Amino acid sequence: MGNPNILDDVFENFVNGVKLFKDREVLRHDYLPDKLPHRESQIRLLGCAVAPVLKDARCSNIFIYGKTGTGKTAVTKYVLSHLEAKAKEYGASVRFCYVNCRMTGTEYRIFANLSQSVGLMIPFTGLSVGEVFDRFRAGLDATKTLFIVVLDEVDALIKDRGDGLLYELTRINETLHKSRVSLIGISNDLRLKEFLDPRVFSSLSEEEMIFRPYDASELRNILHERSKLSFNEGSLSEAALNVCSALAAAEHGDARRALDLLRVAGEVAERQGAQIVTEDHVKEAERNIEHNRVVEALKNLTLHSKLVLLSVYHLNKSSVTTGEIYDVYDKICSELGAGLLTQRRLGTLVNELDVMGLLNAKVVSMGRYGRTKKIRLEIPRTLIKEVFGSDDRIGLLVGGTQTFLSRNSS
DNA sequence: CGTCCACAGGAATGACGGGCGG
DNA sequence: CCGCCCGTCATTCCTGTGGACG
Repeated sequence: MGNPNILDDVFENFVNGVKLFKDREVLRHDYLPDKLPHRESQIRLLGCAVAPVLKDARCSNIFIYGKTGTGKTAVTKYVLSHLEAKAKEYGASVRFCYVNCRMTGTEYRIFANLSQSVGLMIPFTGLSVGEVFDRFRAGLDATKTLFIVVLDEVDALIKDRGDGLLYELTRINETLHKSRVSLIGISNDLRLKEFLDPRVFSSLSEEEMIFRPYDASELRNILHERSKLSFNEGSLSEAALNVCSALAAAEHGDARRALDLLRVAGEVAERQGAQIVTEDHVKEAERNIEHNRVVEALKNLTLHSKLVLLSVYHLNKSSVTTGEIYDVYDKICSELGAGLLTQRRLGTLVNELDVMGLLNAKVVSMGRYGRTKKIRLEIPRTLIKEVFGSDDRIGLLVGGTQTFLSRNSS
C-alpha cells in the first residue's frame, strides 16, 4: 500500500483547483464549430457548387487543395451538413459519404465504406475489389439518390495505390440509371495533378478550390473564438494566445497545430495548478507535443524498424550509410536470435523512418566509392534510451537480453 | 571521358493470417 | 469445410545512376 496522501493531493487539486477549461473538446481538431472565421468565401463557393443537388441535379466534381490545418475538411463538413439539413427541408434525395483515404487505407475499404453508407453490409475482407464496386453501384442505383462522395486526403491514396479508384468513380455515372454521383476530392498536396491520369484529373476538377494558409492574425482570431468556448474567462493570457498563433503561423499556418498547442498548454498549466495559461505554458506544450509524437512513434515501430534505429544509434556517428547499418543490424539480429531481413528490405524501412522524421536519409553519390544513402538520427539519442531501455541497458542489449525482446512484444 | 562502386528502388512473386460465400 | 480473395510483409531479381578515380 502506498501513501494515500500522494493521490489525495492529485485528486484534490483536480476537483478543487482552479478550473481553466470550460470544455476542452472544443479544442480538438475534429470538433466542428458553428462558425468558421476567415473561410466565409470558401464556404459560399463550395455552397454554390453543391447547391444544384437541392433541385435534383448532379453537382460538379470538386477538387479542394490546401495544406494541413487550412480548414478544408471543416469547411466541407460544414457545408455538407447544412446541405443535408436543407435537402430534408426540400425533400431532395441527397446523401453524402465522407471517407478519409489515409485512414481507410485501401480501395477495398473505401468501396466498403461507400457501400455501407448506401445501406449495404460489406464484409471487411473476402470479396474482390471489383465485386464490392459492383455491389456498391447496384446498391446505389436502387436507391435513386444524388450521392456526394468526399475523399479526404486523397493524395495519400493516389501516391501508393494509383488512381484506379478515382477512375472508376469518375466513370460510374455512365452506368447508373437512377442515381448520380458527385465527387469532392480533398488533397494536402498541391501538386497532385502530376500523379493523376489527365483524363481523371480533368473530370475530377470540374471545379477547383484552393485554401490558403491562415496568417498569424487569422489564427489568432480562430483561437480567440474557440477559447471563448473552451476556457473559463480570465484563464488564458493574451500572450499565450499570441504565441500559439505565431508558432502555428510559422509552420505553414496550420490551425490544427495552433489548437493543439492551445489545448496542451492549458493542460500543462492545469497540471501545474496555475491560475492562468501563460506564454511559458505554450512553449512547454510545444516541447511536449514533439516529445510525445516521437515517443509514440518509437513505441509503435515493428521489431525490425526498432533494430534499424538501434543500429544507427550504435554506430554513433553523425552520418552513416546503408551498408554500415546493415552490418550492425546483422550483428544485432544474430545476437538476439531474430530473423534477418534483406538489405533491400532494410532500405525501405529506412525510408519509412525517414518519412516519420525519426531518421534523415539522403541519397548521395561518393563517386568512385559508390552511391548510397547518408543517414542521420533525427531525434535526440537520449530519447532512444528512454524508450528502448534505460542507460547502459542498451549496451547490453546487443549482447541479447531478455528485457529487450519482452519490451518489444507489447 | 569512360569505368565502376555501392547502393537505390521498381517489378514480380510468395507466404501468411483473416474472412467470406457456397 | 473448401476455394478464393484480401492486405501485409518480405524476398528475389533486376536495371539505373552520380560522380571520383584512373
